[in-house]
Amino acid sequence: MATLSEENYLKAIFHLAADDVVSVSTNAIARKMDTKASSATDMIQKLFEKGLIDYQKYKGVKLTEKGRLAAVSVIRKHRLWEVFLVDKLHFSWDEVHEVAEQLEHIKSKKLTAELDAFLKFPTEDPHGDPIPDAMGNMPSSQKLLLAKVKQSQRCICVGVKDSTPKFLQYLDKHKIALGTEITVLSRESYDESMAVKINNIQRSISKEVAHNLYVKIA
Amino acid sequence: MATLSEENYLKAIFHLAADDVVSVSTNAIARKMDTKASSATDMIQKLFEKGLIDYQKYKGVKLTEKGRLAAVSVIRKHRLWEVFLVDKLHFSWDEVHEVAEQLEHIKSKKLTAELDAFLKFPTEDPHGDPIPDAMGNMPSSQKLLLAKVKQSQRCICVGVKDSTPKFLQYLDKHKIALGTEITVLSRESYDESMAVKINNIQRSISKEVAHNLYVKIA
DNA sequence: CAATTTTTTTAGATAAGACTAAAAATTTAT
DNA sequence: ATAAATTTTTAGTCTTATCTAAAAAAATTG
Repeated sequence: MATLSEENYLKAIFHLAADDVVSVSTNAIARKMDTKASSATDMIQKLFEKGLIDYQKYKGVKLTEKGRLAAVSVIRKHRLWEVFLVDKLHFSWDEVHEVAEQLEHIKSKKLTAELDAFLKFPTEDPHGDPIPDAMGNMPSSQKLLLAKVKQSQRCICVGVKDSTPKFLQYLDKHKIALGTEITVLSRESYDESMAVKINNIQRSISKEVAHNLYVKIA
Repeated sequence: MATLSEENYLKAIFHLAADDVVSVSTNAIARKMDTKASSATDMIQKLFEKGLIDYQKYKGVKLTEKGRLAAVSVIRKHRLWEVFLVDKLHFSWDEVHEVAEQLEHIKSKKLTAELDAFLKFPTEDPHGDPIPDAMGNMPSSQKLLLAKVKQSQRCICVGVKDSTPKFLQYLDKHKIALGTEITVLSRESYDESMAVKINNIQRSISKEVAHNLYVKIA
């Protein structure tokens, strides 16, 4: 159905539209795909002709239902493979992305379904992101950024916004993993840092970190 | 390093050269790749420029050591994934090929190594073909075609030459699997069929089947 | 061994996906 | 509200891998 390149564009549009609710600009797509605006326009026209996006010149882009299903299918495979790599093949959570980027394009309904079963139907990937089901339904999580947590609340680390190796390695180094309990002791309005208790040790968390760590209230 | 298309050509050349010992013709490559001779010539020139094959106009093609390693690496991945699909994901041996054709191109040293370990370092794929090691060494098997087995010899089914779904399903239907013991009772020179005993039942095996089934002498 | 057939290569074209440069539309700012 | 800046699109080119048609080399055959 969709080529490798088309699948990557659809995924990019889906992720961009998840933050905004509205339509996605050509420049935003080009930035995300690390390519030129003219190349993005080319692909946009192709996706439009295939009925995968709604598009009007100069007005940006939205996924059609068909396009959304295609994007979510790729995301489902990506996240299932990440679980496989971490749970079965000893990958750490900062190593999985690059390989999952390749594996997500393998086309086989049976493979995806059997992998899902083999992994015992996981609902989240190693970064805490929800895994869409076979029908394309994405479980919504009630996660929020650590930066939004009020003083003296206890919460559990459930995911990351920034999943670059650098940030994931920072978390590993400071013994912050999925499931780690964090208690917010106080918030510093000057630099937006926060004092927290992690593993019974008191530490300070910078604005940058607090804005890239998802938690749920305990 | 090599593109997807280049990898497929290298694999084709490797398999063609395994039957012959000598150089592989342009037409043979084109036939195997289901493409035109002119396309094969184009790719041959590209592979030659990359140092993956030896080539002289009109004289056919041979893999260089570099090319052989690239081909064997793809074959190693293909066969490891086949083991994974059959052993872990409930695929039958006639379903694995198409998916393995995609998985074999995933590029990650760590993935291949960890998959190998996860599968407990298998030495054969589900069709009885040997799995090359990480150094590119292909274990040689002492298998031979059932058609070559002498009267009254006992042998064990260890692989297939034709691994199309049609043939594999034929074998399943007649309860012939890897490990099945076959005793050759007599050979019919008229149509080259043979009378055999399988699972204690006497049957007749056609020339076509006997030429596509590998066994080792018990 | 010369003629015919087959194989292989060359030449030129096409489609996908990307690029640069420039034009057109939109948005921002004065 | 007009000028300037930004965004988006168009036009034309490039690369990879393919194709058809035709030319060239090699192999086969009478």
